[in-house]
Amino acid sequence: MLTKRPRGTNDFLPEDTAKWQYLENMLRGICRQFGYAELRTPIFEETALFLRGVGDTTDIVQKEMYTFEDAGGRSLTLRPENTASAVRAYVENKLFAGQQPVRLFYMGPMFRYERPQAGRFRQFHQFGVECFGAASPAADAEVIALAWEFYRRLGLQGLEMNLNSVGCPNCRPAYRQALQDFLRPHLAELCPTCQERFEKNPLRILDCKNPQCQQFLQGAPTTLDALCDDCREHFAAVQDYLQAAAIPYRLNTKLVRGLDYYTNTAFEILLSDIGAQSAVCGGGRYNGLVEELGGKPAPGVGFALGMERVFSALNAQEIELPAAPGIDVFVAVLDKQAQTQAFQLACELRSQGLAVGYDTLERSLKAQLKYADSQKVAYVLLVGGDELTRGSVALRDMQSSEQIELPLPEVGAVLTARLLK
RNA sequence: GUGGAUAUGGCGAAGCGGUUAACGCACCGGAUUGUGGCUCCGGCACGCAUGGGUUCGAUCCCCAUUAUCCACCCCA
Repeated sequence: MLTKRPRGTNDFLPEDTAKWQYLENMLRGICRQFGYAELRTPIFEETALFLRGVGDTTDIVQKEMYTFEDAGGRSLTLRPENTASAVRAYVENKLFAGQQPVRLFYMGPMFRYERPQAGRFRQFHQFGVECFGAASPAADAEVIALAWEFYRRLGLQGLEMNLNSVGCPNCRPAYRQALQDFLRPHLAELCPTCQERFEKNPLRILDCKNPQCQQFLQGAPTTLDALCDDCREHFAAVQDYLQAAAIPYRLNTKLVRGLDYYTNTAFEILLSDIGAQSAVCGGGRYNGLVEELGGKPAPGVGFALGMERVFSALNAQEIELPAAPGIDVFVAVLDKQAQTQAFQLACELRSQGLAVGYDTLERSLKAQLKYADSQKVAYVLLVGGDELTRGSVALRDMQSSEQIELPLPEVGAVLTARLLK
């Protein structure tokens, strides 16, 4: 069907885009305050980047990627997330050679082939930040604080910050072993996916939703129990920072980012009232990722949040965003002979900085005024008739219905002065 | 990939196996040939997602397809 958009995609119409721009501007402002600058990467990348950067055991790679071959025979993939691209850009553009840390943010469309439902689309939009080159817990706290500040400004209620630490290559092997040992007696009783995870990625079993699996996890060792001294210290410091910033959180030992290059801090912000897809933000530290993607080892930490889910949340909590400003003045044409001069006046006023409406349908004066009224315009200029032969136009105040005659050369100045009030 | 629900004009929403498919909103035009918001009048469905079938006859019954919504999986 030619008039049907692809499944799982959305058209954002003017009334929507006004709200998007408002949020985007808010995010840009926060980023500026935190010292984060925008990074723009391609919408598609070499498929191999995501295989490595996202991880080939993830659902994203296994079943959700939009992969295609271009005319040159390259395998490309529409980005399912932006962290891998950011790391690639950091390495490729040698940002590691400059001043560290490198603080970046991005926003834009991501693509995942999934069945759409509330809060989930095939093309969706993420805002995210990545901080490269800083291993300190202050960097973890900084990105978390940035995300939190956004939700705070929006006035959203009931957000739940979940926090965990998944350790590092020093302490994780022992934990992994301990978890496997703990679960091994029940291996046959775990759900099929968890049985697969058992060898490849046992940490992922922790956040399995299957009640059966959860039952066998009762009393299982946690990553927090197994942290090495460095990781323990790091995690304690992150929490100190969060407390200092008055950011509430709860420890969730089941929260994992299952891949090897994720280290230390993992966090997720949940909101229950936006449907089953309740995660509005997720992130963490990935000290192994830069190296995994072929760069010199460098620490990194970041998060991504889903814009559509933010809108769902605003909607659920009936939080209204300010409407986009309309036009300042509407230029109405009284008679055909005045059309050209009216058009000229509209253009002149625009060049003076005013937002000017003008009828391009050659409708009756009545219809023009009706339209101006529907647009909630404060002033209408009536061009034509006797006034125009005298070199002036009528300025109508739509609120009070008062009308005055103004010489053409004075129109801009008078309007500007009135609109400033 | 699996399951459930739904599918009538721009939007919301009635409707019945059988003459012209309610109504509301929006939109367009008009109501002393230069003026809006209220009121009044008028206009506005290639015909009820698409394709089959049942029937003398279907928008209303059946099947398939597609789409949308929701849920599972998973994630933003």
